[in-house]
Amino acid sequence: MREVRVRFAPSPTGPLHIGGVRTALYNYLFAKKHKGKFLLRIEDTDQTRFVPGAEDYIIESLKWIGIHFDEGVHIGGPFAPYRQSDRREIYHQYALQLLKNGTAYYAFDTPEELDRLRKDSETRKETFQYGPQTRLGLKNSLTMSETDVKAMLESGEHYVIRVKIPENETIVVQDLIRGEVSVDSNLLDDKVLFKSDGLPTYHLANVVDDYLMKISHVIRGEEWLPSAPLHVLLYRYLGWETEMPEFAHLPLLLKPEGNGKLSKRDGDRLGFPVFPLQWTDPKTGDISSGYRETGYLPEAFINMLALLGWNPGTEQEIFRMDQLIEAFSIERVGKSGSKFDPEKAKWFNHHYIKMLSVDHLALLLNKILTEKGIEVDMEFVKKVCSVTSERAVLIPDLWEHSSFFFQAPKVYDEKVVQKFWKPETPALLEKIGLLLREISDFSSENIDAVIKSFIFENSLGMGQVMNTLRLVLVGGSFGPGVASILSVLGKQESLQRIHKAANQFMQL
RNA sequence: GGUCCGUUCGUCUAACGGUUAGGACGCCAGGUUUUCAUCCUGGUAAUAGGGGUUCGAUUCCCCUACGGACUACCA
Repeated sequence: MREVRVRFAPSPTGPLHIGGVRTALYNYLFAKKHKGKFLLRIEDTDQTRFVPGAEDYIIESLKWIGIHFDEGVHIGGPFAPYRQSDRREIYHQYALQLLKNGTAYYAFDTPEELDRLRKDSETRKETFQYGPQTRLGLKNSLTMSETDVKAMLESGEHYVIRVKIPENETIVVQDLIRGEVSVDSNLLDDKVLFKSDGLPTYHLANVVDDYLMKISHVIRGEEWLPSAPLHVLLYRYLGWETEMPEFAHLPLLLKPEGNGKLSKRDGDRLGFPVFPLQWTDPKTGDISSGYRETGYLPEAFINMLALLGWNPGTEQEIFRMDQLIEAFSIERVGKSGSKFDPEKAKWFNHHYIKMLSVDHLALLLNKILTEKGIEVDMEFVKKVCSVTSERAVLIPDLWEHSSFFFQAPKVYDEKVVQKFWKPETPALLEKIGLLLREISDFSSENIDAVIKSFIFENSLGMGQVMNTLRLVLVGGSFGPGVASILSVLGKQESLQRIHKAANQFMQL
């Protein structure tokens, strides 16, 4: 078997969305699984759609999720350059080769002329096709004399080079996911291979580059399936049939609600990110949210994405990247499109946050604290994390569920006050305060024992006492266990909060 | 419209001719609990429809329906 070499080949027309990220991920997993190479090629042959910043965005996104390239625009490699606009001289010679062997031809029809032909067909409820049926009635080197063609070319007239699709042939594409896909050549059209601006179209460029870069497997989105027969034809015409890569067309990612391909606009409309990283549109300034900024861990993100369209055949659902590499196989990629489920994405993240070590969690929380201008001892941050981590679904929840540890409550939740505050409450609090003061080892176990025996001895309600304590410590009815809160807060701060509340309410 | 691809619980999916059609998310109920979560237990819910082939179809074939992609000098 030849060396596995696969590529991720996005065009820099904007941010990569999760469908594209998944394509990159599957390519990466496949490459690593087979000890092969993974490379990043930028397909920017359409300069009209170029978006500044998109290329860097793509690179940063893949770096964030832990995908490393062996070769690519950003790191070079033995087949450089890896940006198609830097390879423009290469493509022309192959177009000329096709011209020479009669599998391509010059065409001089203007865009306006073609537009009119399409519109005319449309009114007759037909589809205009520049192909075997029509090419002999159009302005090209098939219908014009050699001298006329020469004259046109020399006069600097705009031209394109189109592929000459054969008639009455069945073209077969072998697909690793779908099996055999065959198409009648009469239904294909004479696609433009080389544009009048001197750059190739995707069809020519991807075939030439995949061949030159010795790509062994083309793993890409299903939207390319209809043009795969053309690519097969091109390999044949170029004489590279024996070195043609194998194809695998991945099913699409669909919107969570209704149907249709997940698109860049869907995300914030439906309340979840579609992009790995936040993106600011350079033209409009519009901001689209990203998984990273929303508080997802990259490990959770790729785990979720990997299982969207692929499964290991076992009931295992949690995979680290190295486990994904080990378990991945293209045969276990499904054929049908997958609807993206934001709830499941959250579940994965929640799971991964729970798996994180206290040290790691503390680092994440400390970053948020620093942003808020709060500076505290790391040991304290760790303690906080150890009692709050399991209730955090997204990273920002680490703060949302623990802020009262760093800032004493300024106001008390009115509803909770009404429910639990009684005239005798201040006295009760002072009593508990006295008991707490006596505890030498301020551990949550000791605190718990002391409070419980106090409740028992005085025949008080557990809920009444605990909820009141909770109220004065955190300002509402949320957070971890009361004993844990007291222990983490420490004796001094706990007593202060209890006194403050007792005094404040005494005056009411 | 044409071509191609697809179709198992609401969602992601397993079952490569023989299973009480399995798991996960969600949802519901119960348990644990001082709140909210976590956690544990249980429940809910699917083979699009119709024909074949076969002793036997989720699984193989055909038709229909539905969905999607493609149909540019875009990728």
